[in-house]
Amino acid sequence: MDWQSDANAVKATFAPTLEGWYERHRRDLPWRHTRDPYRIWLSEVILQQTRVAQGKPYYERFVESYPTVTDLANADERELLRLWQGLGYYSRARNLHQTARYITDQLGAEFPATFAGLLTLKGIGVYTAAAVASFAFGERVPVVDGNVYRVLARVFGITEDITTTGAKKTFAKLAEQLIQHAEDPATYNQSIMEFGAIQCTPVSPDCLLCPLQQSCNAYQTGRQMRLPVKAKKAPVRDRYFNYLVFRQGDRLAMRERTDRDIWQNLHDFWLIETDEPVDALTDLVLPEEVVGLVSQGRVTGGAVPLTQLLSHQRIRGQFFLIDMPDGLPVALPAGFNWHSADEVNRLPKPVLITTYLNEGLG
DNA sequence: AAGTCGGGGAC
DNA sequence: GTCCCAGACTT
Repeated sequence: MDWQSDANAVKATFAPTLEGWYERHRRDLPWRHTRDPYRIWLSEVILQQTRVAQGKPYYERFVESYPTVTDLANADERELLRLWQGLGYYSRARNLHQTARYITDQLGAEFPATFAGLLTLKGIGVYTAAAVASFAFGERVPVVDGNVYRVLARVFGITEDITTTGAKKTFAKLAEQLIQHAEDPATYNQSIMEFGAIQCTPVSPDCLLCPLQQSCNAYQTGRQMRLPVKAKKAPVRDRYFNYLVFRQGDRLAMRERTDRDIWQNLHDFWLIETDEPVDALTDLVLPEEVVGLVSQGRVTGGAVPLTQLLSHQRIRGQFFLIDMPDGLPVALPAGFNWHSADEVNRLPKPVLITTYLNEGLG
């Protein structure tokens, strides 16, 4: 059997296997006792980026307080938000209310009965539209949530980074193929998410008792823990840039940045970078090259703090202005030059420096 | 494509 | 501490 037909064989048995697994392992959850699109929609919105255990009591309280979409539409906004309190992502609650009013007022309290129709509603994206369309109306459209990414990446050995647009298309296309083999779309969608939540978990999946063990690419290649691939978003690093701004008349001491770092070829001042914030000039350890300059000069004003946010760094700038005596020439460290105000204007500079020149410089 | 929105549980 | 959760929306 060649690779192509082998992969197709796995695809064909995937949905029935999960549907069988689901029958034996499904949890008894309140939203699984209804096909009311309102209650299913409510549960899906509550469960967006939220664990079942956390969302369940909220769902029960909402159903109790607002049994129908019209009840929700007529709800007091503040009372609704109070019920939502502690769930996070509060725009979900506001969109919920807005959409309930829209359905009640504009659609005669009837939910759109198709994936495409549901997708037009505020707060309903691709996942939730698929969930409601399949669970409430039986439409054969696949849900693709965090569980599905994980299960599919492992079983089919997909190594694409799931945070990219290309990967999302890959998974959506595969999910679309897989659901064609399902006996019941709603049950299949429930089963793959339940499977991801209970069996094919992010850490220490239960591969030894897994019905897909034989056909799972990740298990067969020992890569369960490596899949799915998900790019870590680079943490925002704090950097403290303490600038000594030497001024003589209208001239400023600047240099071109040439290090392998941000702002290459742009011009800035004498920089002392620290790992921690510094309040005063006296807290800075001055390098030998500038000790003499600082002692000759006069510190003007206090520290000027300015922050610039970059993609992966937060630059906390702190500017200390030091006026040098007029008349006699002042020698600068290597790489630095005196620049007149006009020259400074024309030099390419980081936004942080320009902001300081415009707003912070006395 | 990247940023923003949250609280909580598992490790 | 990190990661992730039945994602959607804005820029």
